[in-house]
Amino acid sequence: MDICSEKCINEKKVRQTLKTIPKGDDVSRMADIFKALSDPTRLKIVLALLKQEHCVCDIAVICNQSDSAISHQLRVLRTLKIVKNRRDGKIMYYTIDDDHVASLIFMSLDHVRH
Amino acid sequence: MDICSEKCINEKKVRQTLKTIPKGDDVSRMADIFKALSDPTRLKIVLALLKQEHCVCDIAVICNQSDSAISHQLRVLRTLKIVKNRRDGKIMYYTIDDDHVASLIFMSLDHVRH
DNA sequence: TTATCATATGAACAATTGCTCATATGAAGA
DNA sequence: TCTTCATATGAGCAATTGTTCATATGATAA
Repeated sequence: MDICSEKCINEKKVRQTLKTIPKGDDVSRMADIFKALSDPTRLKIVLALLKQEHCVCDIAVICNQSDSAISHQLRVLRTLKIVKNRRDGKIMYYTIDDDHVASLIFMSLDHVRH
Repeated sequence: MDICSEKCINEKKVRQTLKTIPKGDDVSRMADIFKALSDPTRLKIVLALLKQEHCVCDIAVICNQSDSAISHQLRVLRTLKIVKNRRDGKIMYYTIDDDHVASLIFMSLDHVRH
């Protein structure tokens, strides 16, 4: 952790702070969850599934998007283990698969509403 | 709320869920906070400032990025009122300006660590 | 089997993003 | 004043993103 001190840098504070920051791998996984919720369509999908289970075409109506667009986004959320699915004949039902997501969403709602 | 029922759509469930989803404006502002934290560099900046106040070039060292890159990202965070700054001579000190951000971050850390 | 329906997937594309580089600004010191 | 330093900003760009469209898959029914 070799810090050049020819510049204006406060070495001590930098070192203190570096000690408290999670490892790069953790940081990027934290960023991934936030990224999952950073798109309005994906956020709406998660908001809908927090209410109840839905099939792909219901979600498409709720989000006012094509079935294909929703299917692509559901794959993103599935990969991140934020949602899971079960098949019932031709229909795929999706539900939330992550307990922390609800807390994140309620907190951000709180933020938006001051 | 005119829902076409020629398709496989479960109208009742769709209507129920639509009632619970925040208005479009709120959804997009929620998405904006998540987007702010969805980039590893910005997330590291916020993590650093949660520990203590820092100047731009200290943050650059902490994030292992150029001063310019950090300055650009700080502007994004400033615009979203996530951070604020104070000038001390030539040096700009940045701090967190949003109480909810800490909760969001701790929750996502919790998520990452199961 | 064949047809149809619900969903998934790949290619293509425009739009957005995060960085670099060059330059501008604003403060302190000579 | 002029120079230097810390930061800010605009242009340019490669990389990424979210969608559409066409096609594939997998299940049901005829």
